[in-house]
Amino acid sequence: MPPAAPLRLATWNVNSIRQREHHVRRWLERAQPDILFLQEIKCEATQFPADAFAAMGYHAEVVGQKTYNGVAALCRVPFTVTHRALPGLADDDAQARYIEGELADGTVTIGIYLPNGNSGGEAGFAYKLAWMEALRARLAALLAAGREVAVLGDFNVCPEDIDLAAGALPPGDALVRPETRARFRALLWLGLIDAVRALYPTERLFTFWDYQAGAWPRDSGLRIDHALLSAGLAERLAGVAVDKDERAMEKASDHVPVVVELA
DNA sequence: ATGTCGGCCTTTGGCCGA
Repeated sequence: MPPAAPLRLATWNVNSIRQREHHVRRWLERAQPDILFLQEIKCEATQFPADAFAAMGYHAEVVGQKTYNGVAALCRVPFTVTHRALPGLADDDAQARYIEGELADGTVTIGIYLPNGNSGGEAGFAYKLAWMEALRARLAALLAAGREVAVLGDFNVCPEDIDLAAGALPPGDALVRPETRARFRALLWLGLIDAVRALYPTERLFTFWDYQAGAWPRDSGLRIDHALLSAGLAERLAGVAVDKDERAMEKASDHVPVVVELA
């Protein structure tokens, strides 16, 4: 087989695309990803500023929803959407949290906005866990079929204690509960590689700083935005970036972009 | 516990979710 073409994949929870359009445009110019997955676009597809991105050479695939959630993919390489909801949830997911597609070489590329799990009491937390189990089943099926898979997005999981600043979350928060972390590990046990941790095994790298309580100036952050790669893609992993500078911008999102570079 | 955001309706302030 000829060597695969280089590929740069990224994820960014923008906390409203209508508030962050200019941030995203500026960042695309600078970072030049092939695909950028967005989360919390907080609008329906008709309100998504697709034309502004098309003018830059990025095609938009949008899974929109009014008010909350919403995901999208901005692509400058062919990306054929195959799923607009996570297969296998007990009921079809009414929330816009999932987009799956294929690249020209058959690589499966998925963008997710995993439920936070802190609202709605125990039912809200149960929804998070069910979502994680359905994701595990979906990825297991793809891997069993021999597919190479990249999953990027806001996982709303701090995998280990190193992934949050002391006191950044109350004990028992859904992002660090043992049940949550166990289900994240279950994704890794499928053979998926946490790309950031693979290249920076011991560094404190945060991707989110709350707007509240001076979290950013105090560097009281979390690592909750992740890129998981199947083994064949991990073999090509040439670099990762967590673009912390974006958090210092005027009217910044509370999350920053995470980028993986495949050779 | 929360000093902040964003979106929406109950609409010029309050609510939810994060």
